[in-house]
Amino acid sequence: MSGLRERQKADRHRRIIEAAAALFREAGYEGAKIEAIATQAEVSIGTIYNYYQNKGDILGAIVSMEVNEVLNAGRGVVANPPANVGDALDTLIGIYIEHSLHYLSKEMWRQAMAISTQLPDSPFGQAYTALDRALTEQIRALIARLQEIRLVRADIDGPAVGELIFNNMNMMFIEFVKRDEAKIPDLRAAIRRQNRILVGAIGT
Amino acid sequence: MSGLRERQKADRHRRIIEAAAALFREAGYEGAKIEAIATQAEVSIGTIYNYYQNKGDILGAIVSMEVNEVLNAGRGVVANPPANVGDALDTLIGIYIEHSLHYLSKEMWRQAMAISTQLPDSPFGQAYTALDRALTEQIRALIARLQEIRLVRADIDGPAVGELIFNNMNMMFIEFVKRDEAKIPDLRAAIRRQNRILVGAIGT
DNA sequence: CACAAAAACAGAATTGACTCAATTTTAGAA
DNA sequence: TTCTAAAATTGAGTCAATTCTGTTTTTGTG
Repeated sequence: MSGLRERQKADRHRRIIEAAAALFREAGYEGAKIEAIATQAEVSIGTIYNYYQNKGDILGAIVSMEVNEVLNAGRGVVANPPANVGDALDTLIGIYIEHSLHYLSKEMWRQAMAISTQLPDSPFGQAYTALDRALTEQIRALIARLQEIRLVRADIDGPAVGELIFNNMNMMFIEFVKRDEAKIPDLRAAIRRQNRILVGAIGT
Repeated sequence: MSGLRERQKADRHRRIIEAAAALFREAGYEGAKIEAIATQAEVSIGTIYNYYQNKGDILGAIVSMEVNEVLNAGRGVVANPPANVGDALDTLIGIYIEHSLHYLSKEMWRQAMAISTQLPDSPFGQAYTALDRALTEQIRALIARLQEIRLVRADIDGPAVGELIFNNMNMMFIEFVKRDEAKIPDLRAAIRRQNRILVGAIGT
């Protein structure tokens, strides 16, 4: 399964992603022309379209890497959460937010979000929805964990709370990436303030 | 101030919007070519771009009308809310959701949302953000009203609750328009389930 | 009523994402 | 090794949004 063809394919995938990531950062998503990506990756335009259905899917591949890293980092918190509800939520959400601008600029996030709503059935659109769902599930898992250790009341509708927290955080994050001057600490503080209401409602 | 030029301008605006609205509905946003809109509105392509910066702004004008109607309808609920917190929220949110597909198809909503995150500084992007804020303020006004009539505890952080409710609703609405088969009653039920947690936390 | 400046219009030209038919490369059978 | 079919690559061509430049219309003034 590791013939010449397979290796070349993997190599081209990597070269395209690397070229695109560099150009997206330098010139922005719109500014990064497919022709430039092709030249830098040393493939032809047609080859890019053989690997990715459209320009958005290239960005999608980068977003997926970022979010998967975030999900991984979040596992630790779910397994071993801080000993009170507010801190547990803040820690998990903090990981999401602090990680978010590692590989992706705000402009790249804006484009990624836009494409995912514009073309929800494209490969990237579906992948993005799946990532959102995975993040929701992780927050739900945290709530469930907190219920196990009696920090959250057992009679609380955990899945609904988890979704509510994710939706609010996600919307706040969308507004955050829409304003270039918005700062991470302010975003976190605003979300904490909102979550405080829920923490009061669900905590033991 | 009402010379020939002014009248012609207003008339052309109207014709462009009407042509665009019809074509967006018939052919979808992507399917409605600028050339076709120009022909149907009996102006040239150049004139369209004299009136609107880009295709998205035309859609934006239509979205603005829709949301402004919704805001208007919401005022009645805020002035005279049902006598319990859950119903009050459900009624206001119900108005938003039930109205939402009057003039705009899901596909048009998807495009509008996408453009507003993609180009937050374009005329439409800014207008859309302002509309979101107006909706948030209306929900906050409802909470404030409910605090006045003692249905919501006075020590609750009203603005934070309002934003939390709006953000959650908006995110649910985004997911709703992303799936063509999603149904309004299911959307409303899901939001009610989420709000129930908050209602428990803030009600007297 | 003429006329000059300002505003608006028209549509051909440009630009860039994406397609597709022709060509090249690879895998694997004989 | 040689040959053939399948897979992959290529880049010129297509299509539609947007720009640009010359032309026309409107306005206000003498």
